[in-house]
Amino acid sequence: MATIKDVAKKAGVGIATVSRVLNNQPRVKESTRLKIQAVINDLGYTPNEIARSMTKQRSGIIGFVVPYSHHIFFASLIYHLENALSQLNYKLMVCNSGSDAQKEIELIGMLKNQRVDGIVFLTSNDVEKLIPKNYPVISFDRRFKGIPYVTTDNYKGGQMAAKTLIASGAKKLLFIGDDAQGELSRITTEVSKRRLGFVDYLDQIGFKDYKAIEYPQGDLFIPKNFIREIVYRHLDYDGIFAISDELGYTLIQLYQEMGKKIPDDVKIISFDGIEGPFCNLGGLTAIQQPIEAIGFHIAANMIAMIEGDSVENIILPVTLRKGFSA
Amino acid sequence: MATIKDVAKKAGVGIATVSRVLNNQPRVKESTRLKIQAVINDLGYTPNEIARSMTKQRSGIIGFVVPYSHHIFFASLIYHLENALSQLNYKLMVCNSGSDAQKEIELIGMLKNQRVDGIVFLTSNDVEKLIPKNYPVISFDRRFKGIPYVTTDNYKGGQMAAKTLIASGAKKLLFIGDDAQGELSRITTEVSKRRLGFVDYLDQIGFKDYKAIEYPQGDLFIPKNFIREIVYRHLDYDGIFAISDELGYTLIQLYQEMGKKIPDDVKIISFDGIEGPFCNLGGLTAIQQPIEAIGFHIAANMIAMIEGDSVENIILPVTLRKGFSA
DNA sequence: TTAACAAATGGAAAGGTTTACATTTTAGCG
DNA sequence: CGCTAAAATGTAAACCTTTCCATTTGTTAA
Repeated sequence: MATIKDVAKKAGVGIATVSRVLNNQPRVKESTRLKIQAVINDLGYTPNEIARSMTKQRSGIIGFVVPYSHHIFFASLIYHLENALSQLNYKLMVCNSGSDAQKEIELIGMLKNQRVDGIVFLTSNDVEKLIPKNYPVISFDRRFKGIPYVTTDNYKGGQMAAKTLIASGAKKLLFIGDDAQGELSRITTEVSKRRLGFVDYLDQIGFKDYKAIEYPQGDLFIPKNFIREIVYRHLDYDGIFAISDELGYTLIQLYQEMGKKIPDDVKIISFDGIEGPFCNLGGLTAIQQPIEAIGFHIAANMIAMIEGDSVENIILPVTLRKGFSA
Repeated sequence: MATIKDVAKKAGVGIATVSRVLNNQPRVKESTRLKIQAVINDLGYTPNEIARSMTKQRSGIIGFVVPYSHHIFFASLIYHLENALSQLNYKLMVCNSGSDAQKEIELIGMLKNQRVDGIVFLTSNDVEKLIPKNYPVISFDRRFKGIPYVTTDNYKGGQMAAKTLIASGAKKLLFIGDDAQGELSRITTEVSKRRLGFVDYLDQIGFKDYKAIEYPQGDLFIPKNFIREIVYRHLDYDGIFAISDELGYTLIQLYQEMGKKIPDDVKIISFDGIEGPFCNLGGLTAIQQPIEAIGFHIAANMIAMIEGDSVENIILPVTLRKGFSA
């Protein structure tokens, strides 16, 4: 491929002048500019971004470590993050950790070697030790000390879920969520606040007849038989708060299999409220996370950090998406 | 950050020797190796992949241009592709085109500038002109002249769909798919072969009572009102072949709203058969694409091309996933 | 002991940019 | 017309590796 040297030689100018033209800098005579541009077109020259990264000490790439990129929530987040970054001329490198601690560590190392300008992560490990001081990093869904985060108001969402179920007439409430394991169990994750908000709200208003149960979380996928078991054991409950859309849809299916009518017999509300191709098919009632906004704010804060600005943590509001199920 | 020079200086050796240690090359005395490794740990040195890319003329990155990365099929494909690439020490850069012709062109240009080692695309434009000769490129779901592709046997899938609906007792068959527009309408895309296979099979066996209709395809999302309209106009049809899982689920929902029983009143079969968190909730009967294998073969062929080997086009088999709906 | 050869190591160029600084050209003005 | 300042342009270093080639060190056998 043609290099800037080839262009300079063919145009009969120095490489600095070509560089100025490429970067739209002033201090180039109009006639020279035109001549150089002509040669550029002629040669089909395009600048080598790797060499640019080399001198600029910037790659223009943001790394994103995620457990499973095809999990519908993450897929949606990745899409919106990529869109937001793309508009700011940044690129996204997506990495799947499979929730594997070792892989997470390797990925962070790989991204550092790759000299990505920043890393967004969503990890089950304490990765903060791996991050050099002052490296632009944003955490989502979990708060590390000293690392800026962007998240949603999971606690408030839990409260809203309780309120909504009661308003729609449920008398006996059940929270079903996944159980944090391993290192995660030591700390309060954002996701676990969904349960806290739910429970706290009910306690506050003196609502006694509720229960919160958790199923073992291996990966992000729903262990359907486990859920079925839970459902059968709680047939008298008529208001269910599912920790995610996936679980919500699974529940709907299970209850329908049993001939229960939703929302007449059982009211169901879930968390995430993802829109898009698949996910609003059932029109589930849900506490909705503003995914597009999350992506936007992660991108904006990340760029700000790269530019050396200090950033605030962001907690985005959730909203109630009214569907048929509660 | 520390550089190889810092390591060399501190270890009292030349940079070439450090480089040999880094790359596990022979010709280094064991004692020197140990000394250098100690300094590397000491300094927390990690090699700069950008500089490596510079000399190696290889970035180790594969670009993937996709219409919408959160479309469930693509999300799944991205996941498996990333996994496959990751095992081969390659990284993935995902780019959304939003099916926008202009954006597609820009993205291909961007990826070329980024000097990605190869590009996978799934585009609605004739992008082959943009690709330099001998640039490693793989097309998915569409066959360009001179560009290797990896795809599934959509035609066969269409035939299987017809066969399956008939076997399950349907008497009046309907294909519903999206209508290729713009540049795409000129050519035969892989997806459009689903209809061809369906229709050809029915013609071959002399089955007369069928119809194939298409709805306008703006983006990848389902225009639900349009589909509802179609359903109301074809209430006498009892066997539906939906071009995608999304459409399949939408149909199930619409029929259920109308009180029709599936599969007693209407049999439905869809294409894709995606597994995972969301997508097998309904247990839809579907012609299933082997997404993991697709990801694997794209990765394998891509690497082969990068290494200079010639590759064969690949058409992967589809299978019938038996669900409740047909 | 030393020649001959193998092993270990270092120096320097190359990869393609950007940019600080130096130099040349141009323009304006007396 | 010549001087000065401004504009335009060019040179070379720097970014961090890898790798070719040259050099040094070590080993073995005569």
